[in-house]
Amino acid sequence: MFQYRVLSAGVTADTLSCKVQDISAPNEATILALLDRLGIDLGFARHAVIFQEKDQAAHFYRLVKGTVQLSKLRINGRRQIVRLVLPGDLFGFEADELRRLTAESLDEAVVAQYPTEVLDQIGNGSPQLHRAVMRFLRLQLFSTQEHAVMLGRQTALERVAAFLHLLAKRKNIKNGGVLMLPMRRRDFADYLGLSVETVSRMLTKLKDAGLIAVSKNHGKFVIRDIDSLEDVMLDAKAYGLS
Amino acid sequence: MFQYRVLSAGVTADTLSCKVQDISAPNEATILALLDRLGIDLGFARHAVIFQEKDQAAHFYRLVKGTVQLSKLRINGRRQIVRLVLPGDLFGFEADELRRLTAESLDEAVVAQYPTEVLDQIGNGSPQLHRAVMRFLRLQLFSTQEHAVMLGRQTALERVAAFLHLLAKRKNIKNGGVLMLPMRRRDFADYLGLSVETVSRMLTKLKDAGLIAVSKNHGKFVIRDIDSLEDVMLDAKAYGLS
DNA sequence: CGTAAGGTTGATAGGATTCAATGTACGTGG
DNA sequence: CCACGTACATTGAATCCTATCAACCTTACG
Repeated sequence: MFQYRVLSAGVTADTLSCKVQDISAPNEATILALLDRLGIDLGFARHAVIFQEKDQAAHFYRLVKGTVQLSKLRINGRRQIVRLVLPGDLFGFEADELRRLTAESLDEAVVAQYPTEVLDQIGNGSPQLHRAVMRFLRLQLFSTQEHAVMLGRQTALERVAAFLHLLAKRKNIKNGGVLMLPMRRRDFADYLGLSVETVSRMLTKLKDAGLIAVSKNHGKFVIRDIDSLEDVMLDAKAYGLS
Repeated sequence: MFQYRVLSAGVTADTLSCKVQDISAPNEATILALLDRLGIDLGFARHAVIFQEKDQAAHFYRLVKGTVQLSKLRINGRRQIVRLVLPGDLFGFEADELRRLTAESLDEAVVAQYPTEVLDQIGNGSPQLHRAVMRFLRLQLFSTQEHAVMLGRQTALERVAAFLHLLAKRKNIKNGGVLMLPMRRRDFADYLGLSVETVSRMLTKLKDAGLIAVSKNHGKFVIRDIDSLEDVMLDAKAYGLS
């Protein structure tokens, strides 16, 4: 459908190794070294489905460029996004045989695809690689737990602040910097467990308080005061906003 | 404090291998075979702290008997339980060097303790073990994601129903069977992201609808209609309860 | 039997959703 | 190039759900 092959010329060892620098955690160079040889690069247009719940899971992926979200759809139509995948992240090997999540691109994305067997090969290979993958899974688990705490115990304003804070930190954005976020309000809301309207209201609240600026042009936020953003995220009431 | 050593006589290979049967997923016999030789059994009284946030993480654990909860405490005092550990489950190796969670026993619990180095040894050993641990982590990740969906997108009644349903399934309880749950309402609430009062109200709602019976004796629930419990969990409104 | 800890129930308030209307950017075709 | 339509965002008003506060009840236990 939207899927197309990328000329492998565009994305190769060079591009990858430069990407490796600005990645938060998961990617040990050791994994990449192995993966570089085995992957196929795929390109996806905006809002394309990379895989879906119930699909057979024969591959896992590494995001090379763009943004991808992993979500779950409930029978009554409600959706929860459980993870935001940023460049350099691995994704798509959380399932057994069948996918339990849906992966969609938020913008134009390039994704490296690997057969799941590679994971087993990693195990057979050096224990270093083994430890790297385990570490990645543990970090993944930890951040999902943090997400759960947010969904269970934070107010709407705290969630929005926490989300912006998280991304600003991960992308290493300082005060005055611009946070590019290709998500629509719908995705925003589904990640935070809120309605679009509430997200909108909380964003204007943060804007009015001078902590962020929202660009007319969708998907751009200016981080004005990241420390206050953190204060709000920890306890909106104590900060004086609610 | 509450912690005391258990005479290893009480809990040995026999007890373990019989436990292995009724466990959902994590425990491949292969892991256990290795672990049996390396662990130390510890006993904990009710509501004892096994480890705490910020503690140094030198060990991981397998629950032999009892129930353990893993939680996170926010600065404003709000708590979210992120996982309920049942007999046979591994826990306590999600952290790097410092604990990111607090582990507490809910009832009298026996826990096998292993040095974290064992994990690395597993990697050096057979790839079978390696795959088993990875599988465990992936399943863990999956169930945390499910938990996140619940916290983000389900109503109070749906959460309570889902929780009872989950445990009934895991402990293989049929209609008429008794679900033993040593949790207090406070823990119940903190797992579901609700207040104690709301949990209480939802339980009476389920009781009035005839789906469960709540024993006077704390911590005992009779599952009356597990299928309806599932219906409520999926969509309380559609089922006619709200 | 009396006290303490935990659970239930009621009344009220508050926060988030829902429904509805308006606003704004963007792309298409006249 | 402007008009118009579509998609998405914002704002307002009303409703609903859950939390909070408070009282009362139950169970466990000395």
